[in-house]
Amino acid sequence: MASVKNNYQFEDLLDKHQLKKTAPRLRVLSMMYSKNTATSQPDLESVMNDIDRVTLYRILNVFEEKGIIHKVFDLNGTANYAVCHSDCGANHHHDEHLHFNCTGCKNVYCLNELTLPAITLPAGFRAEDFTLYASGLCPRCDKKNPARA
Amino acid sequence: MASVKNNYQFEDLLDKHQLKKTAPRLRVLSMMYSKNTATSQPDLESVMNDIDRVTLYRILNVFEEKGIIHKVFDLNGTANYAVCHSDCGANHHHDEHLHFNCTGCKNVYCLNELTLPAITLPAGFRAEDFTLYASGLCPRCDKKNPARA
DNA sequence: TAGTAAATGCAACAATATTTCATTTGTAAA
DNA sequence: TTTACAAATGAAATATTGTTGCATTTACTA
Repeated sequence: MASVKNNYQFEDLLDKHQLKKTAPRLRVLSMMYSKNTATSQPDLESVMNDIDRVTLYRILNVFEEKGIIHKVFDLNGTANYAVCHSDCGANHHHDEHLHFNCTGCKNVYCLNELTLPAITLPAGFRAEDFTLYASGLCPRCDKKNPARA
Repeated sequence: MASVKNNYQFEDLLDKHQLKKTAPRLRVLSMMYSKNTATSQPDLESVMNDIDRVTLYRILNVFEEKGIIHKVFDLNGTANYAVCHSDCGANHHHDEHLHFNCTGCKNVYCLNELTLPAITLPAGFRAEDFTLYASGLCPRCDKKNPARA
């Protein structure tokens, strides 16, 4: 999970990427850093309902280009966005961690602390990036689940 | 890769799942079994251009429900469909294999022969399914690539 | 504080996902 | 074989999401 940051740090972050420090961007950053799950654009829209849909779309795009956030698709194929953890740079992400898709609350967790084991590909394939998806129940939903073993 | 099947086997397959043996369904089956990559709906549409878009949509949906095919999202979040390999049943898929997304030809390969190493999740998470995604160049595109190491 | 480039908001458009319903087709029973 | 029914198809229509163009506003630089 990303460390909590204050507003000055968000401004620095925008500065670092040569992005203007605008109110919508700061609000998106503060919202995303306060969560430990990825957020879908529809969700973002309903929380930030006074920010235009297109503005949000463009903010997410530019943040992704700069490597501030990354996009992850959930089981239904809807895009979710989460803050990048480590060494993501412009146009080059290293999301080699586990994305956990809870079938209960539908949240997507980025479990950065988990390192992928080495994978050997069939001959001829040259992989540059790996992402592991898991689905199941998150701790909170698992506790609520009466049928748990 | 799935073994090639003939039309009688496709009819049996539909029978087995209590689906009527209609021409569109048989054509979709025969097309998908003949490929070793996943196919996007737009691609399917252009090949099967006399089958209605909505019909195709519903065929894919019902095949997925029954566990005949499974859906996999490529790097752009577009759904691709591929025949299920092993023990997928109705509403329960076990796609614990590698999905390889070629950044060259954009094809999605289901590398069934590859078994995932065991993954230990953080405490509290209860996973039911794993899917590993890799992106890079497939053998064909890697050969064409002049910049290869 | 004025000038400029970037960012926003709005409108419009494109592509895709989904529902409704009349018609056709496959299948099981008469 | 024919009939009857349920299921599947195709066409139209709607909903949702992704994307672009442009006028206005805003943040930064000199």
